[in-house]
Parts: sequence; structure tokens; C-alpha cells
Amino acid sequence: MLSTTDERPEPAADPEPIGVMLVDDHAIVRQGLRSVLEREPDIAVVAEASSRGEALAVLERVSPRVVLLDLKLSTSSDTEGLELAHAISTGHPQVAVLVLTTFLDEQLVLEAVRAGARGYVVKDVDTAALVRAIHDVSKGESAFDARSAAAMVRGMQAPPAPVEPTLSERESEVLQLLARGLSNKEIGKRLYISETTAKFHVGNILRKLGVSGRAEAVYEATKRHML
Amino acid sequence: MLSTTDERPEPAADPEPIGVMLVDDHAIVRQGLRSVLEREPDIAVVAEASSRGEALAVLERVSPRVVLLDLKLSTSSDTEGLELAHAISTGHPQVAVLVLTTFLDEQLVLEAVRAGARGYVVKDVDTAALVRAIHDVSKGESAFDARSAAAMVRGMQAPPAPVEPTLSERESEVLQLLARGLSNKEIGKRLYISETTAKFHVGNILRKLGVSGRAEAVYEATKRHML
DNA sequence: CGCACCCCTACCCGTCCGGACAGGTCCGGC
DNA sequence: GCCGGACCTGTCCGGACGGGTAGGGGTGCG
Repeated sequence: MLSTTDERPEPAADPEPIGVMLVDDHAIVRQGLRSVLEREPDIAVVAEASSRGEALAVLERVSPRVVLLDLKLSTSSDTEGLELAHAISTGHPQVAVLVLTTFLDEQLVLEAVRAGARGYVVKDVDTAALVRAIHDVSKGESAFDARSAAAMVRGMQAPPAPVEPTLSERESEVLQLLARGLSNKEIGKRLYISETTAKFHVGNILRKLGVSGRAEAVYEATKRHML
Repeated sequence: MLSTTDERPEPAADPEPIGVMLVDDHAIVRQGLRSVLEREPDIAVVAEASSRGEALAVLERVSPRVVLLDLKLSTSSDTEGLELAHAISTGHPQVAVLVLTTFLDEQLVLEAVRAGARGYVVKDVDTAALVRAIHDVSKGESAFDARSAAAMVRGMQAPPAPVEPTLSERESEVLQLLARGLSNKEIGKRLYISETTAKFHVGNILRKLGVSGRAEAVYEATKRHML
């Protein structure tokens, strides 16, 4: 490689900067991250993407060492980011996925790891921590900020009841109506089934959610993003 | 007409840059915004704050023309940002509050305006739009990106039932317990009141929320960020 | 002083809920 | 073919729920 390009006064670092790709659907966030990272001599932002499809398309052409993925569980599609993380880490195993997110969701840290993420950093941290995390994952190590790591540990050692109950198709429908305050009779009418059947489904929902009443069911379902 | 004391020497290029203060509890976001804005010759980031208290304290010393306020309804304290917006716009009327947020919440746009915000921009927009918004509010105009404006219009012309019901202190407590599935009897026991009284409060909650049952109450309360 | 508002309590009553029985039909997989 | 699962239906019953009516207390305001 003929490094005829530029004569840096810095003889030490950057034999080759770490190529980073930014994935976030917010242009301003991407811009901000780019500005922050461009100050680092050994980091180069080599690509950006604002969606799942775009990210995967770009990865066919360029191969960054690190993908900085903003997992915003904001816009309803809670799992979209996780799917993308999984798609990247399976399809491009040489690329390290570093999840950057706004909130610390204990559950989400675990799911991110399962989806192949090599690190999880909450946006709350200072710039230095983010840069450190990028360095870490680029070297094949994992990188979790203190709180994420703690959340992960807590999640790991609490496996007694992690099994997310799976509602059947019908039960999900009933749950929707249940949340809007419909009585069993009304649910039955709406779904063209008898009140008895509606009660049957409601009972199953309560059992699966581990709750003892409709109100609590709505509360739990909300927390688990089932509504 | 606010063209007051200051005599501009140069009508042309930056006689004085627009002083902007950043309020966001995420250091990375602040850093990113600062980087973006520093590229604008006629904008100067003159202060930062990461919390309500800090912001108000800083405003005692410096007087930016624009406060860029990140209203993240993420961390539970949904109204904290709104309170800050209100505090700033009442205590420092010469300061324009420009709300910058991650999500477009129809309700929140209206509340922000009521709280005195002069503009509302979703982070999703490109940098140029943000810069334009800062210019606009600094000139005393209002600035809303297309979607926020649309949301505001929709909200405005739908005033038949916009009156947010206000729950009393006690009712809020009852609502919390209600959502966790407690029965009237249990609520009474927990709050050291009789079951009858618990029923009384629950009834008032249902009436104020305009719903007909506990389940629906939880659903509505969740939607209105009351839990 | 009324008046409004919030908080607390009691009784009645019809409805609904949730659980426990006890069945039935389909369907796909071992 | 048998088994499990999802889906559907019924009956019984004690308790919870929601609405109504009718009071008690306290605070703060004009």
C-alpha cells in the first residue's frame, strides 16, 4: 500500500482508521454522531443508512468494521432494530454491531445480545465512552457500559420466568377488545362467538399473563408491548 | 415590534450570531447538536444544560436567544420537559424555546405550544430544517416542521373533547393500584380507607376518563401517560 | 357566611367477572 | 390412528364490579 497521500504530523496512530457505519433513521442524530466521530483520527465514518433495507444494501458494497445501530424502540416496530442486528451479524459476521440506544431496557439488552450485538451503549454516556466502545468492538471485544452490563447480569441470573407467554391469534384479538373496555358479551358479539367463548379466551389470557383481572392484564400487556 | 436598543453595525453577515442554549440530558446528543450548529457562522452555542435545574440556573447568568429543548418523554417524567419549557418562557420571555424531540406526539405538540414553546421540530428532519427553525424562532416567528404543524392543526380543530381531565391526588394513587390489578377491597386496605371509599374514587376515575370499566381505564391512562 | 372542592363512609341492586366443571370440533404431527 | 393444540360451547356460582342515593368531614375563596 503506497501511503503517498498526506504527511501527518502524527507518526503514531492510524495505520488505517476504523470504518464505522451509522444506522439511524434520524438525520440529525446521524449528523451529530458523524461530527463527534470525525474528531477521532482513528475512526472514519464510511457509510450511513436510515433504514433496515438501506443498511443491508449498503453492506453489500462497503464493509465497515463497526455498525453503530440506533435501536430506537420508539416507532412501534419494536423488533425491527433487533432483526436488523441479527441480519447483519449473521450475514456479515466480520462486522461488529454496536447498539446505541436512548433508553436502558433490561429486556432489550438481552435481546440485542441474542441478536448478535457485540455491545450496547446508552446515549446517555459521554463521547469518550462511545469512542471507547467502538474501539473495543472493533477489536473483537464486547462493549457494554456500566448500566447495560448490570442490566445484562441481572437478566442473566434471573431466568426463572423469562419465558414470554405466547398468545394465540384469537387471544390477541380478544386482548385488543379487552383493553378497549369491552365486556365478555360485547367481545363475543364483535367476534361472532358466544359470551362463553369470550370468557374462555379471556381466562386463558389472564392465565398466560399471570394476572388476576382484566385491568392488570391491560397493564401487563402494555408493558410487554402487546397492544 | 421588538426592534429595540441594539444598533446593528453590519446589516450584512453576522453582526452578532444567534446565541443558542442546548438542553438535553444526553451528553452525546448535546455534543452532536453542538457540532452541527457550530458549522453555522451565524449561530453560536453559548450554553448547555442537562437538567431542569441546571437550565434555569444557567439562564440566570446567560441569555441565549434560543433554547433548544429536547423534550424526551422517554424517562417517565413525561411532563418535566413541558414544565421547563413553561418555566423558561414565563421567566425569560425574551428567550425563544424551540422544542426538539424524537417522536411526533400529536398531543405533545399542543402541550408544548401551551407551555410556551415557539417551535417544535422532530429530530427526524435534516440539519438544514433545524437551522432554519432556529433562525425563525430567533426572529420571533414560530417554527414547526411539516408534520408537527399538521399535528397541531388536527389537534386545534378537534376541540370538542380536548379538556384533559385532572385527577385528584387520591385518584391518582388509586389509579396506580387499579392498574396493578388490585380490587376495590385491596385498594382500600392498601390506602387505609374503606372498600366503599375505594369504589368511590374508582367511580370518579372512570367518569373523568370517560370510560366504563377498569380495563379501559388502564388503557386510557396509559395512552395519556398517567401511569 | 355560603360555595366549591376534595376526601371519606354507608346501603342497595343489577350486572359482570373469573374459576371450575364438562363437553364439542377441527387440524397437523408423531 | 392417536395425541396435542387451538378453537368453540355450555352450566353453575360466589364474589367483584359499577351506578345510584345519601350522607359525614375538611380546606380555601369571594
